[in-house]
Amino acid sequence: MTDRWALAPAEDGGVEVAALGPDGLPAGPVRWEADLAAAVRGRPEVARWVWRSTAEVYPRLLAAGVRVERCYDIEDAETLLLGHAGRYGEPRSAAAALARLRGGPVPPDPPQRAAEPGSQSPLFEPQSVHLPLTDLVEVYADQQRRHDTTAHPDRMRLLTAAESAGMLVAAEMNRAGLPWSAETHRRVLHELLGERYAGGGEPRRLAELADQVSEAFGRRVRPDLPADVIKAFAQAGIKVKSTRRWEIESVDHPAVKPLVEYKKLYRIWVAHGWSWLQDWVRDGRFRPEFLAGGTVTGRWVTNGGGALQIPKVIRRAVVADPGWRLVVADADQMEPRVLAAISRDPGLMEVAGRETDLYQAVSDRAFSGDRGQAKLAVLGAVYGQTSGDGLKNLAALRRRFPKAVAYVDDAARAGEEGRLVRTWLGRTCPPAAGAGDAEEAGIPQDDPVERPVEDGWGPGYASTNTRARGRFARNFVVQGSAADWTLLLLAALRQACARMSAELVFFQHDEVIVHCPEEETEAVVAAIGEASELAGRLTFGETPVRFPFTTAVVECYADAK
DNA sequence: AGTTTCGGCGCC
DNA sequence: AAAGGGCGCCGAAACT
Repeated sequence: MTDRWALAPAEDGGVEVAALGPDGLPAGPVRWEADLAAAVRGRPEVARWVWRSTAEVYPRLLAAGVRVERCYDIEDAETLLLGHAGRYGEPRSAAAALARLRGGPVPPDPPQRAAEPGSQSPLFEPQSVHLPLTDLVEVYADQQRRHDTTAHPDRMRLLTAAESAGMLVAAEMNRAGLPWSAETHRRVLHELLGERYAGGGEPRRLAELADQVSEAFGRRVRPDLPADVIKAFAQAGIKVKSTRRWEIESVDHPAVKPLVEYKKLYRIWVAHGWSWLQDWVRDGRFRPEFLAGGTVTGRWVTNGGGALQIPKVIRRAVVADPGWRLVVADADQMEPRVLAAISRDPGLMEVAGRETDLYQAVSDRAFSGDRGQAKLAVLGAVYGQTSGDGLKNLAALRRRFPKAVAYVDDAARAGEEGRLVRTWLGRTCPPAAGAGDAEEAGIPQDDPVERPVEDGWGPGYASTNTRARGRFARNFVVQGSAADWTLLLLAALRQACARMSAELVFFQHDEVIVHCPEEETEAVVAAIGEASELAGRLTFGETPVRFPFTTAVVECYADAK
């Protein structure tokens, strides 16, 4: 057996490697070699590298020009397996897993570092959690057995493999960076904000708008200070609770227009302005750090530069290299299609089995052709909307697609009752009570005192936070299963790109960008379709549900929509 | 002075 | 009466 090998960087700068047998333990001697990259490059026959942490190892390999086909990230798998067992808050390092296995004291996880501009930070400090290879594979072999004890072992194995693949994608995207024209960015900033003044103060346009706000109030008001703005409105006889745009816009006062404009531009200035450009763009690329599986739902996060929140106007600066193109691919109505696949609702599967607009088809069946109402209803069901037209629309949706609505209702009830909720592949939502990580991860906790409530769901005893947990769980099964599917999609697309010059440069929940030579765009578009088909089949098994993409071949990201 | 939380808003 | 999920980022405010 030479298909699986384990690898462990040694403290002396070398690396330990060993072929693994069927039981996950070394099938032969553990060898020490001086050069990590050479050890991997010299073994092209290895189908999967087993290592502690992709973030520790793979950037070093990529820096040496070495790519791997597949890997297995032990600490990521530990996180998923602990979660599946309902032990969400326990330390997830390989050292902790080994200690649990051997019954020793379990070390806490090392703290994570915040991202700094221009530097890439591994998830764990590598040196503080080093394990020799023989210890590491002991954890690995145990994890293989633990997969078998899960509700769906095949799915769980697919999940850990898929997320490891996601980590390879993330590391490669971090290395590639997103093509970025600093010159275009500066031009956009100048058009929106006007000239910069010496000393780093507000640019001209913001200063003008601040003056207009002050003039409207009849005194000096700083529009970037909510407390100041609220006070100024109060003095004008208008009570506002906050300075949120939707609240301010309902007020009739001459300060509103310049204030709203100020806030919009201020946001661009502080979050994506000249200092952002200075911090995050080097050599024509924006280099955030993508982190696969950074959230409990499995969605990715980024560290640095707000890469998942690039404002539409700033996307003008994302420009392909000369002779190259951006293939921008957006999954159409991903969440309702995923709901169809996981709930097996016959009506919704039928609708999601076509590649045409899903919301239109839903509205034809349940909302007399009103697409907007249909979309609100579907999203309301997924997000747990409880007010306004949501309840009325939800009733119509429930009549026509009962299994789909029941699926998210069941998840919500499980969440409220503190039971575990899982995605299709087995990623598990932290329970509300007892898990130290749950609160830290943003899961609403129990209120000290539960109080009775009456609402559209009938009378009952449920705290605000209990309800919030229900909504969280409701959304979790859909958003998380969608994340399961996108991992398989990315893995397939990555392999296709590797057969060309194409590079994956951006991923945002349901949207990918591939940067490739002009002559490869057709092949990339085809590869996206094939990857989607494969991901759907691998993730959900035999299902009529289709996952179509809208693709655009452009030189500039802003032209994609 | 340094660190954490808040308010607001960007994206999906 | 209010009642939508997930994130990151910034400066200011609030804390130690």
